[in-house]
Formats: sequence, structure tokens, C-alpha cells
Amino acid sequence: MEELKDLLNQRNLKATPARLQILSLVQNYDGAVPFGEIQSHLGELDRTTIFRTINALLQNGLIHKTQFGNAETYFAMCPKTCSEQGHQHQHVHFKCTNCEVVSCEDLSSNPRIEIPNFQIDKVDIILTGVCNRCLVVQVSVN
Amino acid sequence: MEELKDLLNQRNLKATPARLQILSLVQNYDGAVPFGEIQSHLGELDRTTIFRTINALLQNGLIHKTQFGNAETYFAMCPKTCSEQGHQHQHVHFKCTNCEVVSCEDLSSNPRIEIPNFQIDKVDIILTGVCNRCLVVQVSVN
DNA sequence: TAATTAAATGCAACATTGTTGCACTTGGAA
DNA sequence: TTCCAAGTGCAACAATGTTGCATTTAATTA
Ligand SMILES: [Zn+2]
Ligand SMILES: [Zn+2]
Ligand SMILES: [Zn+2]
Ligand SMILES: [Zn+2]
Repeated sequence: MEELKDLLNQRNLKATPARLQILSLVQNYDGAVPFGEIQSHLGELDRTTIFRTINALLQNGLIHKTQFGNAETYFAMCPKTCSEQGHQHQHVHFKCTNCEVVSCEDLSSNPRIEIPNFQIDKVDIILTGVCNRCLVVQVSVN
Repeated sequence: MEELKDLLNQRNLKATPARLQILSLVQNYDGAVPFGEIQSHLGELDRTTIFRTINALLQNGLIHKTQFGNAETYFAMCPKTCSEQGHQHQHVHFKCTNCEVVSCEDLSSNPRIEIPNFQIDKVDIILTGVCNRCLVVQVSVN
């Protein structure tokens, strides 16, 4: 908890209870946290505060977000390569249709994404399928 | 317009004015259509009808959608490989930060997306950058 | 430790996207 | 022309997200 406080102060963000609570939830969650989970775990906070807190953490490179279709938005911790200067992620986002967990995953080999005559600045890869844990369970059941 | 009517009837959808108008707009638009454009071009239709029409076209494989961050949802025509059985797209979605146009694009080579011990069922690649048209303009101006 | 202040919060009000139930209308087939 | 399942409009609702303003508080400093 003290290290989260340092993390915030390093980015010139006050270490307020709202920020510590949300950061702590995101850090300790199994996978990326759905927005609804943040809201229900922090019901004592005003909704406006939750949105503003999330935006502050996003803008300062402490957390990032992803979306699957029109469904809920998910939040996860950033690697140390992210800062208020911008986000730098190499990983992809995966949602398991069985356990519903959304996670940040590294690809076994990083794909080369190119479109002829286009300049590509940002690549976002969103995957859906069955995660390793659920596959193991399916195999052991059969 | 008559071919759109056939297209709808092939999928067992009535060729109503709402569907013909929305399909026609999506087909003739430069790139994928933002939801707001659909709404403003079809203001005489009830919003509920617009949503239900879009959902019918999505479910029957006539159009598909994509999203960039939390921003607007975009709609584009489907290739013939899509049907009420499901969507089958190989292309990616690209948004130009200069002209704001969102388009469906083929990659010069299709990447192999793999995560060890995961089963991947659906791959969604969302790109941001500068499109070929805007790059040409920038070069000719300098 | 107490005072100071910029930053953060709570509250109210608002905008947009999206859904559901129900009554009414209509496209397409007989 | 008649018929009816499918489609539409309307009302009401729910969720996400934003803005303005008054109040509170984290961190600095005296
Ligand atoms: Zn980041
Ligand atoms: Zn991530
Ligand atoms: Zn499709
Ligand atoms: Zn597309």
C-alpha cells in the first residue's frame, strides 16, 4: 500500500483514498477489472469521483483499459514503460468465453502488422477464446 | 436499391424503408459509418427502430461493427462470407487520426496470432495511424 | 505542529447509448 | 384482397460518461 502511495506521488498525483483503493483493486484482481466491479467494490465513492480517478490513472500511465465489443470496459495495471508521456504496451488482450476473465497476454511471437502505404501508430489486438486454465479443466473432465 | 432488397429477402428480412435506408447509407459511405451519422441521416426514424434495425443487420451478417476506445461505434458492410451463421472477416479496422475516416483494410500478410496453451477463436485487430490518402497530401504539401 | 493552497471530491444536473414492453402498422404471401 | 408475423413508434427505463460549482483534503512550508 505504501508503494502505491509512492507510485502516485512519483506521477504528481495526490495519494487519496479513492486512488489507493482503485489502484489496489486493479493490482490485486485476477485479470483486468470490469468497470462494474470497480463500482460495486467502491460503492461508497461518488460515481463522478470513480470516473475522474480512473481518468487520472489512465492519463498518467498507471492503468490502461480495453473493451470487447460494446460490452464492459476493463482496466489493468500498466508496465513501467508507461508514463504521462504515453502508453507503451506490447501485449494483447484476451477474454475467455468460459470463465469470462479478461487478461493481458504476451504473444509467442510479435506479429508484423502492415498495410501498404499506411502509417500505423497504434496496434490494438483483442482476442476471444478459451484460456489455459479452462482448457486444462476441460481435458481433465473428459 | 433493388439489389439491397434482394439481399434482405435472401436473409428472410423484410425490405422495410428503415433497413433499405440504413443499408444504403452504410454501402455508399466513405469508410465505416459512425453511429452518429446514421442517427443524423435518419432522424425521421425512431431511435429504437435504428437500434433494432442495426441489430438485425448485424445478426444476419449484412453489416459488422467496430469500436475505437470508448469512442463511437462504426458500421461497415460485410463480405459475402458472413451470414446468420456468423461473421467471417480476415480484415482489420483502421482509423486515420488526420481525416478521421475508419476503414476495413487487408493486411499485406496475415499475422499468426498465438498464445501458448490458449485456444483463440476470434481475432480483432484495431489500428490507428495515418491513411494512404492523408500521407500523399502531406508529402505533396512539403 | 499549524497554516496555506492547489488538487481532489461530492452533489446536482445533464447528455448519449442502449434495452424492454406494448399497442399499432405494414411487407409479402396466399 | 385478406391476413398475420414481423417490424415500428412511443414511453419508460438503465447504464455510462461529462460538466459546473461549492466543499474538503493531501502535501508543502512556515
Ligand atoms: Zn499503459
Ligand atoms: Zn493490458
Ligand atoms: Zn461480417
Ligand atoms: Zn470491417
